Amino acid sequence: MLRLSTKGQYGVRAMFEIARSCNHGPVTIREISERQDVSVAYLEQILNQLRKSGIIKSVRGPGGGYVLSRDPGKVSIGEILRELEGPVAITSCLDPKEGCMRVEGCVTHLLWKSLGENIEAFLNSMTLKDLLEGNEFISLKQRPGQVPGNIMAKVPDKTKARLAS
Amino acid sequence: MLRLSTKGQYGVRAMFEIARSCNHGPVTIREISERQDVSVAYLEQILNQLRKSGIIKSVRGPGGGYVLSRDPGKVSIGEILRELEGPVAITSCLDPKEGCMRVEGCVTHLLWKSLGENIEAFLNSMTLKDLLEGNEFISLKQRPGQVPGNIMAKVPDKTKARLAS
DNA sequence: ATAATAGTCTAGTGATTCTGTCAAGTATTA
DNA sequence: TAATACTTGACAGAATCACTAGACTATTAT
Repeated sequence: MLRLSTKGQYGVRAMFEIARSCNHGPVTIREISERQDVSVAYLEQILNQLRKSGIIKSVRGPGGGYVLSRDPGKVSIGEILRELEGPVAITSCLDPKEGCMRVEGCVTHLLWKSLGENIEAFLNSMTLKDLLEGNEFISLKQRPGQVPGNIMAKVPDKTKARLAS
Repeated sequence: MLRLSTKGQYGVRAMFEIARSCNHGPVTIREISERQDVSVAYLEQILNQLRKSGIIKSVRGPGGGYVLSRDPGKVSIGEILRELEGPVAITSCLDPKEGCMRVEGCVTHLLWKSLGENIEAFLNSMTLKDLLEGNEFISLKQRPGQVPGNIMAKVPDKTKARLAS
């Protein structure tokens, strides 16, 4: 239940690659494709959409590629997903594009609304910087009762090493 | 993004109707259909699935219908949805039926996992009783720490006020 | 200039999932 | 035994997903 489309997933992973190289010039689609194992053609679509929203910039010609428009800490996961898939809308009732026919009769309306708002808050609080640092859960520790420990706690050492390089 | 299927939505609304009548004998599918505006045939499928899980019981013959097997306060929304749609699995990576091919390379793995856990905690903390009393959000506020990270932490005050009214 | 590199844009398509319907049952009770 | 009501499995149209294809535009190194 509640699956995120591959488009959104790939988008976040692509943004991670771009953020990762934010001090090393533009990243090409080909590089992202190889590192994240997503087809070039599909990435073209996804990155194009993100570019139009201003979240990334493209540089054409040899040596070109994509770069972040902002600091990784200023780009939330929520923003990326919202751009690619629209706002969280657990029900069509709550989709701004559709609207609700029978709000009053819909007992569960506020339930889904609250769930959606909470999901958005979660996604908005998480940034590319958190992903880069691998500590999104540390940032969540500020909220009492949160999942303890570092997000990288369960990641194998060789992976950490590769990510750090 | 992240829409819940109508099956899950209808399931919760049907359970609401059954819970609502829990002191007035069985509710027929026809009644649920009329009150919640869902076809009888589709409800048959949904309620059958819920019956098999033991969450409701059916009574056959004239005067029959469906009744809750348990107290409304003991039936969580999460349980209903899980029965109808399986566990929350933001990515196929996290679906117990599929499994992850490349856990190590999946930078975002723990991000989605954490989101999923938060959603499940939210849904598990909410029961039919909360829906019946129409104070699902107030009751949530009374249980600090039960939901990891106080899921209401970032919800705007004006929203809380509206929900509480 | 021009070749090579790299992004831009629009369609289209096969597969899958969703959202149900239909029909032929079985069980229970008044 | 008629009426009520649940049970089960098959199936089908519609929508969405997850891409692929192909033609185009822009930039830079030589």
